[in-house]
Amino acid sequence: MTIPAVTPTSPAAVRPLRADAQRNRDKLIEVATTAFTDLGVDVALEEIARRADVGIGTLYRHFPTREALVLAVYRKQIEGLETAARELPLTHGPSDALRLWMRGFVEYGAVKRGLVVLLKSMMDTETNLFVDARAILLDSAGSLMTKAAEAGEIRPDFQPGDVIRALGGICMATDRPDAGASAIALVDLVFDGLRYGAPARS
Amino acid sequence: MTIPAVTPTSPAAVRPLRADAQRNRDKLIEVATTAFTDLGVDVALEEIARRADVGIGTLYRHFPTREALVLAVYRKQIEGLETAARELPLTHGPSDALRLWMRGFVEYGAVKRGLVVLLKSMMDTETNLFVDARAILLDSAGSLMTKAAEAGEIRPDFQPGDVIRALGGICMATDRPDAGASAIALVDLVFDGLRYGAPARS
DNA sequence: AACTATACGGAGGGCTCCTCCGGTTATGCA
DNA sequence: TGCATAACCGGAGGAGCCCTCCGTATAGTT
Repeated sequence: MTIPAVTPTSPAAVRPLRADAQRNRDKLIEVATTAFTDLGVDVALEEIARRADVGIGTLYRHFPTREALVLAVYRKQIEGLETAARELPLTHGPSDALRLWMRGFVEYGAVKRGLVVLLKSMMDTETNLFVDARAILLDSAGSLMTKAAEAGEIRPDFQPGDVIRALGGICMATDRPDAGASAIALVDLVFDGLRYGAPARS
Repeated sequence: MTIPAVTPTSPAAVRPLRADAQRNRDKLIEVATTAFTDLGVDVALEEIARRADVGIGTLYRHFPTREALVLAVYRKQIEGLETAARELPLTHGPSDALRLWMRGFVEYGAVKRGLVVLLKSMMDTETNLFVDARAILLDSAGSLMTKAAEAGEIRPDFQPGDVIRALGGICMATDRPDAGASAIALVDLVFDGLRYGAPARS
């Protein structure tokens, strides 16, 4: 009782997960992503397991709680946005790259919203995930905006934070599943503002 | 099939609800109010029925859906705030009246938050309830603020909309059930800002 | 090929949702 | 006051979801 047992996490650090386990895990995240955006974060977890051709037990082993699953999906999407910010400029002009990235941002809105709702009750656990996420998003948006601004394609007096905030707002405001088109329109609106807006004045 | 039956709502307009029915309805709303704030909007409806000493069937007859119940509670609370805005100035000085009213506002935050979550999916039904609610709240806050300002107890350059927004923000930010004290502290903070803030400058 | 740590699947208990209908009560009328 | 009946009550019950537990199957190792 006096000496707490040493956590046995040292030996093999973290064993690399068996092949089938990894496969199932990936499939679950993939299926969950579309399920969350299509059906909302309230989908029955059994439905997700069913769609992934996996037993419910498997789902619960990988993600002991619904939050764990949502969190995993969220992480994946942040990663996706990060790599998109790196790769889009390779195949598109600076402003197109930015526009496409912004659209990608709102596409994961449903998950983000769901998370916010879920986190009303956990609030202080995993909170640094959000700090990290914000930093990543700011960097991503920043690099794209710098490129586009240097090319003279957008105005230079806007901060990444402004864009992120605007996109976040669109995500929050665009709630009904059928409002995807409206979200895209809003993104383009913001983008055009970025592009043609007057340089000075509020 | 061609001629739709006339909706028989005309004769007695809307019969005034039998005595016991009215009683149960009131009790349900009352119990639901505390249950929502104490246990969250996810409480089992059967729990609410139990606490109200009422069969589950009765609950469902009065409120066919969870939203209906939440909505009813919300309405009741808006009404309460409205009458409070009328009556508090009769027994308190202008600024005390305002402060008390502001505290009352955040107390129904839990329900409001729950509503927002629920309404993510209904969004356009009952939407004018919110418009009305906002108008009522603005009026209520406005009348109190005018009084307090005329008495020289608070600065006059603040709009009711600002206060409502601030209070709403406190509601949203104060989520965990144990954070009630912190919410009150925040309200007082806002109030003091209202009271002693410098008149000009951002 | 044999062995074992890992992972899989799904049955099952518990809980909540919501409906449905036989029994009960309040209210209007004689 | 007493009766008829419309209005209301209550809770049993089917269905779905959550989550756990454990016997079975499989990947990786020697």
